[in-house]
Amino acid sequence: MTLTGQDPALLRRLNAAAVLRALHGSDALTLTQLVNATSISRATVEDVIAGLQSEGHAEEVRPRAEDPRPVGRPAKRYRFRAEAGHVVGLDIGPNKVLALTADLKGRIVDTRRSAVSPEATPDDRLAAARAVVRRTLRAAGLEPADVRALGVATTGVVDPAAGKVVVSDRLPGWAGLDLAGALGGLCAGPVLVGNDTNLAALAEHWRGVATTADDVLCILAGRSIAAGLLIGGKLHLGRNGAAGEIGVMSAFGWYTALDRFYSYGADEGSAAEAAERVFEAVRRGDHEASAIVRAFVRDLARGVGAAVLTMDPELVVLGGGMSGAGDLLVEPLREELAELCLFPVRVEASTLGSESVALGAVRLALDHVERSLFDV
Amino acid sequence: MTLTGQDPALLRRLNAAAVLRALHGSDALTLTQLVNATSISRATVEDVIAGLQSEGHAEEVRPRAEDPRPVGRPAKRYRFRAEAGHVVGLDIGPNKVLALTADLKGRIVDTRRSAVSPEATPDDRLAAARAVVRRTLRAAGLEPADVRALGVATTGVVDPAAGKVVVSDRLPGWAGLDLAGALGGLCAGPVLVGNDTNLAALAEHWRGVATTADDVLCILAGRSIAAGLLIGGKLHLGRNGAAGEIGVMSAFGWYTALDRFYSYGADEGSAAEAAERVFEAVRRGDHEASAIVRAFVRDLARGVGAAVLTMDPELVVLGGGMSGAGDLLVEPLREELAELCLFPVRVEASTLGSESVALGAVRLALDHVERSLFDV
DNA sequence: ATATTTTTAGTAGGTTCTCTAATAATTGGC
DNA sequence: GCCAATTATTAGAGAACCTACTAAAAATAT
Repeated sequence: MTLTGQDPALLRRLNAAAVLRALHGSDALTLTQLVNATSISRATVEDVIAGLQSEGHAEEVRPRAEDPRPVGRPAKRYRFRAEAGHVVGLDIGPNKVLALTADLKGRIVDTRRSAVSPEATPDDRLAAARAVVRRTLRAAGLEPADVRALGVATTGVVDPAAGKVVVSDRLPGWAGLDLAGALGGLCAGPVLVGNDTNLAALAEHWRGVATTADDVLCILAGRSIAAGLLIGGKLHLGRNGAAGEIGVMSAFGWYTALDRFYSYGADEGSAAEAAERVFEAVRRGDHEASAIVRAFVRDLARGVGAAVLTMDPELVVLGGGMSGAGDLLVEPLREELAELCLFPVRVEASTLGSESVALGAVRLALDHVERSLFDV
Repeated sequence: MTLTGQDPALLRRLNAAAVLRALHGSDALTLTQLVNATSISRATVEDVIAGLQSEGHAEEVRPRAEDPRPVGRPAKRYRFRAEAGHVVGLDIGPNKVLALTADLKGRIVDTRRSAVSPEATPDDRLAAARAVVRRTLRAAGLEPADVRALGVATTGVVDPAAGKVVVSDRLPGWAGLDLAGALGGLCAGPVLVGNDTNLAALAEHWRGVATTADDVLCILAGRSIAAGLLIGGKLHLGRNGAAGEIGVMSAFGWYTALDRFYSYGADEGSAAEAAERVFEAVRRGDHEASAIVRAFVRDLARGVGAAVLTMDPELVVLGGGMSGAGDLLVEPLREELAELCLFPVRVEASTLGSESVALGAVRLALDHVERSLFDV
């Protein structure tokens, strides 16, 4: 029944959450600043703060001597104790395993990376993942008990409720894997599993180019092409967790779109490498390379256009291996989409780089922790 | 700052809303039933009910003599006063104007319809709309002041915040029209404008085949083809209010897909009529007609498939003029989609008929009213 | 050095709302 | 006519909020 005020203590929980949110959103605040920010009375804020202090969520900070002191009795200042807990974001990719440790304010305190062969067995890959998590905790000086949640990103379709991989065509033997179970003992908090494309979208909304947009289509173009959807600022997963898997649609020929890049120069290396060779050539003014890019963008736009028409997003973010090309892809894509759709749509290239997926995993973990801190 | 309990009275508002919700969701409830439903203490529920009664939102009902009486002191029964307010849902279509009047429980108390020529000027169409609203109010015995909100559905892209029509290729001179302004004086409450396809989706979720699903793609196939999206049970409009306008994509050839029906028999009448002739023939076992339907469904599935891959809905509802065909379209569409997409998706034909859009407009109006009744 | 001004800290009192617990009322069945 | 069951009604205690007041601490003016 949604929310029923059965208990006057509900007010206190509500107010404590509001005060904590205000503290969380800022560096350090005086009591009067908190009163203004929350529009709760001073007496109550005072009381709430005392409770938050004893719980370890807030802390009084002494004003530094170098700060300019205003007239009047000096105000006590309080800050959110971001070090009261940590989260780990883990990206299990085909070629690497990457773990980020962050405090409750989302500050990344450690980054660990470890190379994995694309042909590695699930057991080997999981072992590498576990090792990199243990190493980042050690480096950050943390115990497993300090970690409130572990966010995990992986390719393929996942079931977040079960913490399992449902479909995976990239990693051998990965489908059906119980990721949450396999990584369960590493940290005290729950293991939250997400799809890499979706989590990249989350990262873009958090610290990428999509901070101001709430309806975002986030394309991850690499070897395969998929999209993560943010609707109302929140991830939209879909019935099967397969929302945004537009690359599947053979009618668009996306699977072959990338092959165009191989037609330029040497037919070797990863798709990203082949693509980078072509972009390099375009920057040199090579006409053949330009034609290849144009043709690729036209293919891309047909699929992205269908998704754009479906959800009419505020912003399309181009991420993954292709995002390095920047305006070389963004500009023509924007034009093609304007042709296909009713309204022009903003298109931007991601600037987060190779850590975007792991960053999204951190955000996933933080979302969980913040819900418990700030809700009800 | 979301919700801060600045005042013990917040609890009362919260509890009053919870009690009213419980009352709204049922026919009549005793105090003890309310206590169980809301898990609020009896003393409080009693107090809350007294308040609701004096506001006119709740009413005590005497138990009817024919009801079997249990042992013990007879319980007082209360009910939601649905007649405390009404809403009107208005569908302004190319050929007709349809108005439904409903009470606060969504019970339709009157239906008025009026034919309009597809070539009518905006002024004529608006005059017909106003007339039909006035007539339904008179028939329901209501004053404009009794109407808490007026929901309006129309073709084309609309801006709900401004209450204006942005794009309309069906109704001459309709684009740019300030609908909310033009219909402002008719009722006391606000005028809420929505796209017909979207509102049909809302209706399906309310009283159609989509009551159990929260992520729904609702196709409205008539002369043009568009879809309404429900995400998390709520309408997704998109940045420009154009979400679901997949019919625009010329690559799919949807604009011509309907022409197939004209190729069978006489080349006359509306698309819906031509289609009905073909379906009739299919039911008689005509092979040529079956082939036409199959080809049509294949075109349809390409476009719907793109939308399904994008949002991965729980259910696809086939509505509009084509929904009468029922399984003749649904069954093959389901099969085609299963081929194109990663996961099979539920497909159902709408059963709401020609009033679905107006019903959605009622729902839009009720959503507004219920927010004010049940929230905070 | 002292008084003034400014700003914040801390305290007290009253109100609202909640819950629990005990008592009173009303009905059907024996 | 009494008993059991169920609900209505009343009373009292606790938690949390707000406003208003007094006390304290620092910078600044005299």
